[in-house]
Amino acid sequence: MEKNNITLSRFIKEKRKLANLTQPDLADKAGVGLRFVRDMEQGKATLKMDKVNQVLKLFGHELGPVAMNRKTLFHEES
Amino acid sequence: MEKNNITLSRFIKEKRKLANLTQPDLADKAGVGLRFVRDMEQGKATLKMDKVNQVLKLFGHELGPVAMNRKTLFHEES
DNA sequence: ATTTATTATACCTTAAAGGGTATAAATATA
DNA sequence: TATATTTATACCCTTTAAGGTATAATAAAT
Repeated sequence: MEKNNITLSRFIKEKRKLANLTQPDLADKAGVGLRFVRDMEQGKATLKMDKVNQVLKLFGHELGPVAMNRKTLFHEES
Repeated sequence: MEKNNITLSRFIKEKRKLANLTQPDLADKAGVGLRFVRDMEQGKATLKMDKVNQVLKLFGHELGPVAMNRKTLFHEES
């Protein structure tokens, strides 16, 4: 699978673990399919933004443009 | 059209203007269709991440998870 | 006011995302 | 070790994003 956005991938996996949720749990809560959560955590590059945002919203985040350098994101102030 | 991510929409429109590019110009440079650039600038919510990233890359940015509060993004340090 | 350039809408086709389900693999637990 | 739990992979189906093209609507310029 063409992968990309390891940042997003790591972010969601980390947040999910911290919340003690399984992938099915997260899928339910976010209202997306299980397959989607998996694709997301594996860094699938062609995900649709709206679906990704449904998931990110659970953790108070959303997709947005970020500068490409800072390879260590999500240490913002969460 | 279901719109979302006004942030992204404004970001791309702003960057394009600053670079003195027309929508067709940007589409060419990014390797995406003209229709896509337009959907993007109009805040279409269901865009695919990889295509959006192709465009953002031209401006040194990419999609990533950002905290939902800060409604005024892209004053990072660009 | 009239071109000219830029942006927005509409229709059609193709490729693929997302969901469901089933199975396999991996990880954790007893 | 086995056994349960969680995660990964594979298949089919439906929906739709994205591109192309054409047309309409603005905006800019002369």
